[in-house]
Amino acid sequence: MDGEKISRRKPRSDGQRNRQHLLDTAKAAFQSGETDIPLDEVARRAGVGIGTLYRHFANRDALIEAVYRNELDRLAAAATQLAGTHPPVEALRAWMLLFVDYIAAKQVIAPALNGLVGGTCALYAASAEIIKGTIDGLVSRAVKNGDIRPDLDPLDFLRALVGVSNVAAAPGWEASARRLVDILIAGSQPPTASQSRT
Amino acid sequence: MDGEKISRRKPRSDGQRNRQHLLDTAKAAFQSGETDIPLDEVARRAGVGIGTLYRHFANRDALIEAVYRNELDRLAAAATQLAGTHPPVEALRAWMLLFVDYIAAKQVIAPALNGLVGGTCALYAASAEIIKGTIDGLVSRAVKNGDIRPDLDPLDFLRALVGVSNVAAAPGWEASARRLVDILIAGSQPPTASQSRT
DNA sequence: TAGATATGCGGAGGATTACTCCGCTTAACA
DNA sequence: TGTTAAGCGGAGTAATCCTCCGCATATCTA
Repeated sequence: MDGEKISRRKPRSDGQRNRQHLLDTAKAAFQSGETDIPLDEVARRAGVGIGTLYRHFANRDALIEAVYRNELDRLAAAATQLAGTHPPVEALRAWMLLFVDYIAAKQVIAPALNGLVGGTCALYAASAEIIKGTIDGLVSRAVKNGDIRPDLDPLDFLRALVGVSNVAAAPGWEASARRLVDILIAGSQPPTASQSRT
Repeated sequence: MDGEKISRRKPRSDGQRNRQHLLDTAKAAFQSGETDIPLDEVARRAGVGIGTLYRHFANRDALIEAVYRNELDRLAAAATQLAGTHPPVEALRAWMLLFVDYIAAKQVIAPALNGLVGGTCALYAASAEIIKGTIDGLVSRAVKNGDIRPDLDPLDFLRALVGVSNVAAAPGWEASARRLVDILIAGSQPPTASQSRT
């Protein structure tokens, strides 16, 4: 059923180059706040025709997704690296802070994550499992180590981070985001010495 | 400079009625997920012409804002009431949970709050101060009572709630939101018996 | 009640944007 | 170097936002 078209030829070099130009142009535009830039304009800035844009990306959403996919994958890769070099709860904390830094540098991620955790729209569906698996691995390792209460859904952390990233435009947001990371970790510790609610 | 036009006549009854019809129609559409419904369609469903819609609401954003304004104001009113009947930290907690319930019932609020805390777009600016004042009052009362660390920005809580509300579409989001409220409160307590992070 | 008039209604239509289609160009292969 | 198909470009179509202006009617005055 899954008719995979096997191409005998190597993909054309100019095609790949144009595709990359389009991605770079769109990413730059989104980062600078031009989120609803006309696609004609994206094509023009990338130095290609509008037809070429639509050849590579079926519609606006497909282009946006392609831009965000790459960023999310890099974030997931960082988590794997952190998990190998830090104790569990530190890895979790470090990744969440990295998350914040990442958003600080490139505010492109927020909508992607929103769609990711929301899960309703088919957009970003491909990366969803990767990121979910990432946070799941970090949290479950911290739980096994006794640093985090076991009754928490790892997705809770992701949801909180998504929230932070969604308000990235506010002036003092970055400090706020760092505080929230610590609050989340502090509030998720098992009730050893302190008294938890109820 | 602020040339306020003083109208001698009472506003026409049909005008007010049509405006309300438009608001109700738009609200219903947004709640049912038709967020990018054409405005022509909104006007049609409301039984008025497109010109009438634009007479009452300058553009799409103005219509959306008008829909959300009312919801936010009601939320702020609830906080005032809670503050008068509950001890500080309980009032904060109750309001945050009410927030969650409110979103559960009507998922209309999320984008409004996003714009509110983000602050960049002029949208929702009018309600921003109201909600900010609301959370500020709740948190500062809890701080004075010694339930919450004093080094937290009240907006942090708002930002976290906005995050929760932005992912309201996911299946298990409601339980997650409640857990997050408790995590936030637990993580915000002053370090009395337990040891806080650095 | 009837006339005057400003407030409000309605929808045609201009401008903008998303997306399609198809003939031409050019990189990959023999 | 010739063949071939992958890829390019932009004119054109459809959908949507928003404006404009003549017509209708609710409110006010007498």
